[in-house]
Amino acid sequence: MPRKTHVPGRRAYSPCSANFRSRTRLSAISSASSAESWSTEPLQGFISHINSSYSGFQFSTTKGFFNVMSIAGYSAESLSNRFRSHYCGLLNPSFEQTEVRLGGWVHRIRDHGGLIFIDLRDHTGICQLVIQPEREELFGKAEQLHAESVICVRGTVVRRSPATVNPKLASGEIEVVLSDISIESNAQPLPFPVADELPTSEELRLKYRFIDLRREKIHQNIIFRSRISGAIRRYLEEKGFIEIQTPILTSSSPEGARDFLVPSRLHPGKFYALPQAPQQFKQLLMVSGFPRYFQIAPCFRDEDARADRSPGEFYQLDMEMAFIEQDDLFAILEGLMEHLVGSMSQKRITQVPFPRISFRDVMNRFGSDKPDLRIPLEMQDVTKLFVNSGFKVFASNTKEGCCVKALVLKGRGNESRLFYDKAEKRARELGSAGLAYIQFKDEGPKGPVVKFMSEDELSALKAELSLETGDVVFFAAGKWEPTCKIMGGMRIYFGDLFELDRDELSFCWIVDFPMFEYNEEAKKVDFSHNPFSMPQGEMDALDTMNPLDILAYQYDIVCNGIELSSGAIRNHKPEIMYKAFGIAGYPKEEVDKRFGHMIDAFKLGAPPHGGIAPGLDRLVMILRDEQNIREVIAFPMNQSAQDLMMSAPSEVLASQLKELCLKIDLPPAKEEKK
RNA sequence: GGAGCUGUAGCUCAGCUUGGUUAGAGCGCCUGCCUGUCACGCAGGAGGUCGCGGGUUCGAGCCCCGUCAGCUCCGCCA
Repeated sequence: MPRKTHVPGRRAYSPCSANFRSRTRLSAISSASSAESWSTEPLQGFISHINSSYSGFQFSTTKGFFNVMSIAGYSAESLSNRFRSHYCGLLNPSFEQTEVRLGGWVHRIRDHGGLIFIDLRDHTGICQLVIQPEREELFGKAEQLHAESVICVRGTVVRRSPATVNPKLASGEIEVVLSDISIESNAQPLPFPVADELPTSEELRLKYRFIDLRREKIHQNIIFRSRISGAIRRYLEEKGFIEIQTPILTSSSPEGARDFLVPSRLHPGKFYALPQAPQQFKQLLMVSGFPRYFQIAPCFRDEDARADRSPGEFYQLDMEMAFIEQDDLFAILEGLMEHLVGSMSQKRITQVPFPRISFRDVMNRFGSDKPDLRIPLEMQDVTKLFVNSGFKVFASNTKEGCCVKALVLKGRGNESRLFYDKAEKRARELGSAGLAYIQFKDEGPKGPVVKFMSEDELSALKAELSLETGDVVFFAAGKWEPTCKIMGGMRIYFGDLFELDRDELSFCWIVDFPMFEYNEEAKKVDFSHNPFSMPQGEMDALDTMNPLDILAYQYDIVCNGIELSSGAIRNHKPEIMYKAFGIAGYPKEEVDKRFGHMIDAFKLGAPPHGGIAPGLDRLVMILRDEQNIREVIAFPMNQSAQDLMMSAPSEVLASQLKELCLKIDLPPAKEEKK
């Protein structure tokens, strides 16, 4: 494609500082993109109504026009046309006496009889419009307006008298005295208010999501999400990543979560599946020689919802890199997170590089593979103190595979009985048989298990755990992993006693996950995570070690108790793969049958590679302090995976089913109980 | 599949513990008044199958059973 010389658009900067800054930034981006995409074709229809008297630009190309439109979504760029010359929230005294055209939604109306105020809201904020008594012709129009009507107005920016300045509004030093109103859309009374951000039932919010999205908080969340996506793209492209889209219609795989299936018309009786993640595609892209891949990838899993798990679909920042080791990937992710947090939030990361904790350690210390490191509590192992104890409950759990765990709360040894009873109730909810504890009071140790312990054991405990008078220690004993998890649950329960810093982001890497685990039900060794992960020590480890002791290059990234992603350095060597599957009890033939296309690819020239896929929705949730994932998704489904606005899922026409050779065979309706 | 919480006016909620006049409040809506408000103010008005079904009772918004819906959790999430 021949490139023509770039002709810059006409510019007329306002002296207003805020607007000036944003336009300056915009012009740099626009120039760059226009230079890339210049074409000589004029776009007469679209361009003719773009009036450049206030805005900075006049565009003459399709691409230039749309590039800037997309940027205008979050910058202060003001497109000037018959509807609007300025944005409400950006007006300030520097526009005094300027004739402006504004378009937006009626946020509130205050009708004083002889004088009407309208708060007009657009994407940028609110400004106050005034209808003066001498403008009688406007009163009739204004009096019929409801909240949330869309109007376009003309008027003059005037400075408010000092007594009437509204410090709550960014535009509170000015108001716009109207000369004309045009009602584009007079709204009927709404099912719930936009201006008062009152709590509203989730059902209504979802059904009328387009109204809910007008509310400032969620509106800003969606803008923020867009900006995060943009920042991710710019950062990763600069680091040599290539954005590649992978199929949405693909094949079903029996592993993992349930698939969403899509019937095939051309192949009756066969189905596509929506991808649970582009896992295989991204590994194949490495085999294709792309050094670094990324995609903000939709992932579909037919699983039940949670507060941090949207049912059906979610987005991952999917990444994969060739010729890397675990540390290389960690450095890239740490750089990206540092960049995003630093440039887009007020939060700070506790420690960079992020701490790395082995799976064994994190379970022993925090009782979870997704610890909230902000909670200043850590479990301790006291198994060895009770090997010969007279307290059978503990002594019987000192053998191999079992443990006794202690959790100390400093200065909580003199709480009311209720405090300890509630803690025990919580422990039972978590699956514990009970919750032993010892209060170290002025008069000595107290608690239900003290009588089973010798003086020596109590003083050994005191020394081992550095206990002081006024402290309390809780115990759990049993098999290693469940016991750790129960105490981990208690650690979170007691975490409420501490005020956590909401602006702190305590990232960490959990590393050294075991490659295999023993499946008690099937009485065999199983993969504990992704079978495609590379075992640490590679073939040598598989040949010589006890399978249950082999670790994998498998890792999780965790922030404030939320798992953002798993990832792994992949196993790209077919012989190691066959060996690993063999240990898990899969013969070569079966591996070929189930994963043949992957293994074939790895036989045809595969580089070492690895990757990760942080959940974008969860990342945005954390950065925006949201407790529910729906708050960062424009059109989410409800808990039972229905779209209440679009009425999905829905029945389809019989003719559609017939074309797909499908018959509906519902289970019989439940018998009425008598 | 299981458990918990919630369901009363268009919206947000009170009333339910201890069944008993005509089921209330704020916001919104309608009518009228109001020239400096910014959650404007003032006066008046309309608006209810108390989620739905059954039961107990002389009588149920309230008690019991079932059911539906929303949320949260467990299971599930290679």
